Amino acid sequence: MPELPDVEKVRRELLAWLAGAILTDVRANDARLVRPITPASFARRIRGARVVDVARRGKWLRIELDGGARVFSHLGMTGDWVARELAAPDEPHERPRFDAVRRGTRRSVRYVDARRFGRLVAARGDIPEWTELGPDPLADGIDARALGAKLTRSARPLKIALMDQTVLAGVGNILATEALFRAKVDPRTPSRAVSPKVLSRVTRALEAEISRELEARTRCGHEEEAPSFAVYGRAGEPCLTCGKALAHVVLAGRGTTYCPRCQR
DNA sequence: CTCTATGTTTAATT
DNA sequence: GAATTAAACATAGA
Repeated sequence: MPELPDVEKVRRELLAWLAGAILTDVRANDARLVRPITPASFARRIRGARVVDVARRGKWLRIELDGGARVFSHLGMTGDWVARELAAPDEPHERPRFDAVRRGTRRSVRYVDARRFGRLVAARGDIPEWTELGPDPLADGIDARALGAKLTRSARPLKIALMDQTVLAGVGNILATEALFRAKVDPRTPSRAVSPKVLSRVTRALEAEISRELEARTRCGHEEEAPSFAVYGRAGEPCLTCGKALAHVVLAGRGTTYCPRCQR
C-alpha cells in the first residue's frame, strides 16, 4: 500500500478524522509496532492530548498534538489507517487504535498492518528517521540540480539511488519503476552516468507519475480505485509502447521490471 | 509446497 | 573506511 501517493492519501484522511479531536483513549497493543518502548508507555505519552495537525514527509506521517508530543507513523509494507465507530468499552483491542472525540462526535481510528513492518513512535521532537529524509517531491518539488549532485556520488543503479530516502523522500519500488519507464531510461544505468538531459526526463517523469497516482487515489472520494501500472507487476507481458516482452531483474534485492527496447 | 510482495535496518562481503 | 548486497523481519496471496 504505501509509497508517497498512498501515504499522502492516508495523511488527508487522518487529518479529516482527527484534526481538533481529543484522544480520549489510546491502545497500542502491539509491542513490535511501538518498540523499543512498551504499549503502555506509548499510550501514556499521548492519551488526553488534542490533535493539531497531520504532516507527511516521504513515507513518514507525523501526527502533531498540543503540548508538543508527536506520533510518527511509518506504514511499512502493508500498513494503513482506517476509521471505525467508537468501539464498545469491552471490545478487545487487538490492533493499535486512537479513540477520539471532537464536538461530541466519537471516532476510533485504527492502525492495521498484516506484516507489521510498520512502526509507531511517540516523541516530543522530530526523530532522526524524519529529519534525515531528503526533499519530498510533492511538498518541495524536485530540484534537478540538487538531485544530479547526489546521483554523481554513486555507481549504484539509478533506480536504487532514486529509492534512497535521503536522495528523495517517498519514492518506492513502484514509483521508481514506473517513472523510469516513463522517462525511457534503463533502471540499471549507473547513477553517476546520468546526463543532464536524462536527469531532466527522470525528474519530469517522477513528478508526472506522482501526480497521476495521487489523482487515481483521490478521485471519487472514498471509492477505492486500484491504480494501474505500465510495467510494475507486468514482467513477461508485452510493453504497452512497443510490444516487446517486459524484462525482470533484481537490483539490490528489489524486483525491477522494464522494457529492454524502450528503456536504454 | 514454493515463490513473490508497495520497506527498512542490520549483518556480511567486497 | 566506504560502498554494495544479502538477510531478516511476518503474513497473505498466486
